[in-house]
Amino acid sequence: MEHHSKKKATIYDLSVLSGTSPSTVSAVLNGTWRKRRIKESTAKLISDLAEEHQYTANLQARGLRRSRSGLVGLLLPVHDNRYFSSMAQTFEAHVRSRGQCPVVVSACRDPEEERKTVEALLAYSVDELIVAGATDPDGIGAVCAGSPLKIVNIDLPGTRAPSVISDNYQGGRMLTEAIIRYFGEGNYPPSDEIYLFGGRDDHASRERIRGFRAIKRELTGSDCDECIIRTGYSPSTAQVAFERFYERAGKLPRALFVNSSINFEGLLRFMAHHPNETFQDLVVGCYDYDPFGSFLQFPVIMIRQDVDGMITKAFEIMSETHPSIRTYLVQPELIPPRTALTGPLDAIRDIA
Amino acid sequence: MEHHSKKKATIYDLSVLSGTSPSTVSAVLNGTWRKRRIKESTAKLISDLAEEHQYTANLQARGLRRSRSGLVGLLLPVHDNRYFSSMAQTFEAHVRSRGQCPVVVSACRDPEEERKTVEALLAYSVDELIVAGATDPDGIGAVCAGSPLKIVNIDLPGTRAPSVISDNYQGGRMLTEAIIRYFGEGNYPPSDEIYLFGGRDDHASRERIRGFRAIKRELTGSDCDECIIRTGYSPSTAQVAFERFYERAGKLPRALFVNSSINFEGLLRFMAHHPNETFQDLVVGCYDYDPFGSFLQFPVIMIRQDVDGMITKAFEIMSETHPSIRTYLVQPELIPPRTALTGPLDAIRDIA
DNA sequence: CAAAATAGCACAATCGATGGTGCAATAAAT
DNA sequence: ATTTATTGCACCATCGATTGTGCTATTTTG
Repeated sequence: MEHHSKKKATIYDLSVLSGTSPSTVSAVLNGTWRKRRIKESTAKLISDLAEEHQYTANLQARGLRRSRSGLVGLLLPVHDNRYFSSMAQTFEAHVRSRGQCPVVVSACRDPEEERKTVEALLAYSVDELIVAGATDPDGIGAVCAGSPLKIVNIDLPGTRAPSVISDNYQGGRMLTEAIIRYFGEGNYPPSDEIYLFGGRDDHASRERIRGFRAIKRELTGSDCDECIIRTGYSPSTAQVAFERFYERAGKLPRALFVNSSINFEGLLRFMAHHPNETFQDLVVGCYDYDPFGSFLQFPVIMIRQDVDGMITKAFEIMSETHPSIRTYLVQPELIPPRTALTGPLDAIRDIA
Repeated sequence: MEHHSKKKATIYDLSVLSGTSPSTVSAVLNGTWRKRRIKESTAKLISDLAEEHQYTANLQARGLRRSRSGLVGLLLPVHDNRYFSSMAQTFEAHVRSRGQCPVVVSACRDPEEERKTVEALLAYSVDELIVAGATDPDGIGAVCAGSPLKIVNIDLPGTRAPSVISDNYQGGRMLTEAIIRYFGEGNYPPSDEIYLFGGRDDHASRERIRGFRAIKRELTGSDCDECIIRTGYSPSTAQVAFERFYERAGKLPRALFVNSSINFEGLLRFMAHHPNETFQDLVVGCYDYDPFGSFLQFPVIMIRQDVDGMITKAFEIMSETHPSIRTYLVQPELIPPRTALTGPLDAIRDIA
């Protein structure tokens, strides 16, 4: 049954083999043959031949003709953390369930790289694109102006495409409140022992910080500018910030809001260089959920953003014909210490 | 300077605008113009026009003509764990540095899905493909027979394409030895307290188990079949296995070799349901490195596979004209407890 | 100054699939 | 037995870029 034609079969090959025209073959193989009134027997003949010769359509040719590709893209800042990798996992499941082909690319949080990458995706006629955590969503939007590409921003909002983001203000409040209350009624640490590390000047960080400050003032009666230490989204800069604080203060703040699991890795690096006692009285909140991060020696409260909810919403929006350009908020979830949640991996059946 | 032509400009548009032929425009814009003896001034004229009209080549058309796409693919089993996500991160950096476009796709450890996905990639004329941890590498190889696609297997070996994998036997030995020695000379746990959980019947697991058994016998003088509990690569099945063991034995084995970070998540789930004392005397080794996993309350020794080394080797092989079909071993690294390593993310410059 | 060489570019076929249009053969209607 | 409808399919332009070939000026050589 297996033919070993060296080259891939085309509709022209099959047209010769079947004694029909290429257009007939094409119609049969892409499912439009009823509309074209092709005889059932002809269709069968052709699709049998196709199977026998292991025909698969050249998707570049199809894409060129149709000026679409069947590809759905996800643009990530980075792969290597659980928030974004679970996003990729969830994204793929959604796209596959719609019978399309997912591709995931990252752009290193570099606005220039982001634009170039989207240009490339555009050049491949990617049909739909989810842009996650882009540094410059509107720059990307500009690149796509006038193209039929459907875009939705996720995680960080833009003004040129619909956006789906976490309610970072609420999340920031929830997490901060949980950290403070963890010390117990009457034992709340003073305002200047409650710090926020990490993040940069993006929408998400700003909102989280706003929530942090608001609830902090409500619960402790005061707030301070010095308690916010932006470090960017990088383990190494966060580590430096922790070291520097430790040198100055001789200890860590008792209540620590870490603005992302990436920054949390900076805390890990700090931990590697300091004895256990350093973390005795510490309560940490991390804005991002990582299952392993949830089980450290000190209590770690985490925020899990509703990745599935956001992706679902994003696809909903993309299926609209004229999506309105607005920002949708999705509620994140507070995760108590020592919690191992199920994730997108659990949807995958595994055989031993 | 910005023109807002609704549709994307093509070489034909530019050919009209410049008063030259499409082939000249094409040559200028893809860099072959010197070879074609195009006047410098003509080239400048055209590339200025191209810039002005924001021309970008239609890569599907180019791909169709050249029967290659400029895409380099990475096929993963799953996104959502640090081993594979760091692989994606490293992969992208490599591909970008070669001026190509990386795409990452996962196939859920499903042989059928793997084959379908590769077929799709093939249909898009992906130029090169790294297949990581495929359940059925040879099935994939079969799909690509007779195609010009260059494939290299990573993580799990196949017989139809060159493979680059970790030295899992050595890794298994190293990790097991480190676990046992962690208890201190003279305090080694008995053979039946040294267990291996996780993995399935794949090459990697087999080799690790072989290493585990060999060194166990060397150090403790004996070995046992019951001490190997395969669970597949899934958190939930691993959790069940731990629970079951715990019910039977009333405790966990003191020395625990966990065969992947995915299975380690099963241990986390177990931990969530059991008090701290349960893990008092425990030493865990995990075959995979996760920075957060390295800082749990009990000692966790990890193996970090040399992802960068493997990817580098893979690209080296792909650049050969006639790569020999053999398997290359890359040495993994033993990571002591409480270690926060730098990773691919550190290569990314970040601005606060 | 004629012949040969070179520069500079245009032409046209091609990659593989799609879809509008049109034409012949058969079936249905009158 | 015509006319009209319908079936079943072939033809051909098209998507946008690439590339082998060839033609005409211009320049160089003898």
